[in-house]
Amino acid sequence: MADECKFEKPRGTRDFGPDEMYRRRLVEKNMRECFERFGYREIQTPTFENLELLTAKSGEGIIDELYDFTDKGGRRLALRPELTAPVMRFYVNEMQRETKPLKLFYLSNCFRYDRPQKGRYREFWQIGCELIGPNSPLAHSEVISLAYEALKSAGVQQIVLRVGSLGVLKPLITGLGLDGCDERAAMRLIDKSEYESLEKFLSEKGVGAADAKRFLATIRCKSIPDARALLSDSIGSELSVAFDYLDNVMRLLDSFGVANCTLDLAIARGLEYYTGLVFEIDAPLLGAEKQLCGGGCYSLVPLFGGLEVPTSGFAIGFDRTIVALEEEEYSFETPRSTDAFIVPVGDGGRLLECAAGISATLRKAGKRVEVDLMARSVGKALKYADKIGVKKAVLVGENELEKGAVLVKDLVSGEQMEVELRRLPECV
RNA sequence: GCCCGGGUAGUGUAGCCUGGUUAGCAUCAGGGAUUGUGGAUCCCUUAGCCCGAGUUCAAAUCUCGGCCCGGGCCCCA
Repeated sequence: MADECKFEKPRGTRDFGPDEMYRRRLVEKNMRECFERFGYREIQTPTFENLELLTAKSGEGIIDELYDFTDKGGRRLALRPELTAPVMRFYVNEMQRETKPLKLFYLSNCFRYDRPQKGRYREFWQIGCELIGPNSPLAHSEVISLAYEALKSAGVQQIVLRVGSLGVLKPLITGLGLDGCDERAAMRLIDKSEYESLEKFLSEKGVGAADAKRFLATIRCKSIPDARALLSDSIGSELSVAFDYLDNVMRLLDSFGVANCTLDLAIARGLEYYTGLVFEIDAPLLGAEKQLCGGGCYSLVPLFGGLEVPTSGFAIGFDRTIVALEEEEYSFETPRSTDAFIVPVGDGGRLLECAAGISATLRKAGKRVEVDLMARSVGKALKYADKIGVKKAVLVGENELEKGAVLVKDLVSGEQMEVELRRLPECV
């Protein structure tokens, strides 16, 4: 290299080479088709939005993790860090009167100013959906089964689905009698499954030992009857309704064919706008960054000035899905190779023009065709064609051209035959 | 933002601890042996110590800072 390259890609971004791009497109295709099987239609929103849209739901604190900037007109903008808020904005702007259910999905890049790790980048892709209108166990269990099936369609084998309910968790926490700030701190510990710290925390905040113990036992229950039994004497109607709802969802999930679904009342999703059902899907193989998907029921539309409407959805980390597939040594199908490799035998006369013309004719016939662009010798050209997996080589030489023909060599069998130019499309 | 490990041709690596030959090997790429016939073999060529400062007669090697990558935290909409 005479000159050293002076530029590197920005931290946390990636270049995708041909092999990797092929794999990503393949996985994209499999997942897109899954969303379409459930009746969802793809949409796209702008890469950047007004900053206030993105801070409206989570406060100014998230600016630290946003790529924000001011444009030449003085507008405060930011690259989107996720897609739920932009999609809801789109809905409020233009789709409120669409027939329901409105089923939308997306696959787009997002940006967060985070410390990069494996499966965690500053530019990353999310595939996900939003369901607008319906509000029922059937609708919500179908959303969860779509998340599960999308990952299965991608080819991921080992995934763990956990379903919880803020309709259950929130009243339970309220029952502890903490103030708002302490509730949030408790939620954080719950979400991280740090039960020892949580127990200590509750004790410090004056929660009675018996109440704390029962709370901890409840959120760790693996079945709804167990949880109900623990709470039997204190279960209010609000909690009871939430449990019934969750129970319905889990039974319907079973009917939708979702295996390995476990109850996890400790899912808090660290997010203010979730309202009821919540769920997460992990790939245990992935270590620290193992969460592939998160979602649930939420409320953003009123915040953006729209008419109240039930909304639910989820987002799958597309890059992590790829990492999971690689960890599982998923065998990606190999790209279809070139049908014909055209070798001008020398460069005399009109050989190059003939080779170009032949390639055009074959491409019009739908063939994948390459012409030797390196002016290789016949021997080198055949060697190269064999290496890249071409099935047929077409040798364009003067001797045959005089008869209006070329030589077609089958690189697998080694057989070679003379073919008239007009019959060539049938022979490759 | 914090802690730990790493960075040598395009790719994978040896060398570093214990400073001192022309930085070795494999693979890939291009060419040739073979100017009209591939898969083998042989030969040739291109190409590297992440960046900067310091210590030293001498730094890939030791020290410090930066950048980037990986593992773990914080966070994770």
